[in-house]
Amino acid sequence: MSEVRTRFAPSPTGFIHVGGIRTALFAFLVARQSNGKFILRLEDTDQKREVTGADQHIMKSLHALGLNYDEGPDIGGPFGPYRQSERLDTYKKWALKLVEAGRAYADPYAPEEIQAFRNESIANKKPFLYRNHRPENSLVWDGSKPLRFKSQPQDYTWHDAVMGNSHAGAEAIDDFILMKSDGFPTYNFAHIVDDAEMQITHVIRGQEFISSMPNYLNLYEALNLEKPVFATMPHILAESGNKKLSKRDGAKDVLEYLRDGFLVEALDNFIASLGWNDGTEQEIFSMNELITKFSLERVQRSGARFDEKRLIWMNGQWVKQLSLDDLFVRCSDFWGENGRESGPDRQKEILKVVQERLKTLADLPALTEYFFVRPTPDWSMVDENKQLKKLSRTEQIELLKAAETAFENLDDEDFLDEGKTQECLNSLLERTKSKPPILFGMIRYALTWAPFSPGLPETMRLLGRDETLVRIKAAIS
RNA sequence: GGUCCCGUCGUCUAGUGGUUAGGACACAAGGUUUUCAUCCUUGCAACAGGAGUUCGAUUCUCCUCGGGAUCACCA
Repeated sequence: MSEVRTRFAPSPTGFIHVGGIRTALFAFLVARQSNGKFILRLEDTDQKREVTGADQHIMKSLHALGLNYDEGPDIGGPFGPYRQSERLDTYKKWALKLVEAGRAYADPYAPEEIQAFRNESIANKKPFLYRNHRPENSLVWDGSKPLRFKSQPQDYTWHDAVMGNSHAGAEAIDDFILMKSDGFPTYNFAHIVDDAEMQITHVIRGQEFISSMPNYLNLYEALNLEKPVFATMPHILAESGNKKLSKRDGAKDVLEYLRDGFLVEALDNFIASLGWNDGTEQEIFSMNELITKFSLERVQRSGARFDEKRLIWMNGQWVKQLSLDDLFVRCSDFWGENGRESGPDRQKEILKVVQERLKTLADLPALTEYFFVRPTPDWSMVDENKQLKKLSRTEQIELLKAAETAFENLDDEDFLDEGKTQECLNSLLERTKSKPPILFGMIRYALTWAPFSPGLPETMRLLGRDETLVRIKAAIS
């Protein structure tokens, strides 16, 4: 058995969204799990649609998600070049083979003429097939006209690693264009030639190509090429509606999720879980687990909806698993403007107490800025709290005054001892005859004015005696 | 319209010719952490519909319905 070789073959027409990344991820997993090779090939045969810089962006995205390829446009490899626009001679060579074998011919019609044929078919409610209009005497193909495949229509049954067995009738087969009049090949032709030349063993791609399979099979045979394993991925659906996820419908650049504070691990885990599971109840998979456990056969046949809430949950799971040092490194770009300035020791100290509360790294400023800068009181938070809203403002202030008195009896040293502050809070609870959610909730707001924060003793230790008292006083006045 | 694909809780999904149809997210209610978040427990909630095969269908077959993809000198 030869080495497994899979490829990801995007066209550089923009960024990659999660749908594209999932295809790449699965191809990557298939290669890695059998020590094979994962290849990046850029399908830039449509000059009109090409977007400058998109190739770099694609490569950056793959690396950012840990999907490092073994061969590609920037790193080369034994079967290069890996950019289709640089392989025109290859396509021409294969095209001429087909011409010589009588399996390709120049298309003599102008686009308008073909459109007229098509309109006629539509008017007669018949499917349009170019092959019904094959010219009788063929021109010599000089490259100025499109080159068409001379198909041999027949029924096909084929196996797809994900979809199982599929079947299509001869009417699905037509004389499609191999070479465009601009000298570039079409996707339909180029990908088959390249996959063969690059010795690709598994073609893993999106559902949009499935209806062309009969044509591809017909071409494989005309070219006398061995067929690879085919695997068709179902679509990922947008958050709302039933449309497939697309850039038009607001699909995000995958790099944007990284910028939004999602971890690579969580993103890969989540994307893999969209349409795949290992049959157990495991939800969290590391990349290594994905590599060993993934199988095309267990990929779902139906589309999966992108649910960001689930991604957020998964990210929180991953954040909690990180070591403090690792978390610290990953947070470097996410500190708020005051947190950024403080030193690594202080940052780590604070990270330690907020780690389990972080859902995404982007939550970091909201969760930590109050440690670095005095927050502005926002009484609406108190008024919206279901426990505290029952008290009058005067009663709320009374609680803070009691806390102020109690804290003043502690010294700087006591504040560093969470046991001491805890004790102080306990006796305060008795003295005020207040319930914990009320009293501690009130103090928490006065100290942080944040939606969530660590435990009071921890917060007070990090803030110190003076700052704690200043904030209580500020809330009272 | 032709061709092809798909159809289990709101969402991601497990599963089987006989199950109380399981898990996770979300949501709700309790509990722990004397607050919030985390965590734990519980609850809510699904086999698209109709025939057929069968002692028995969510599972197998057919039809219907629903959703999707594709019908380019785009990929």
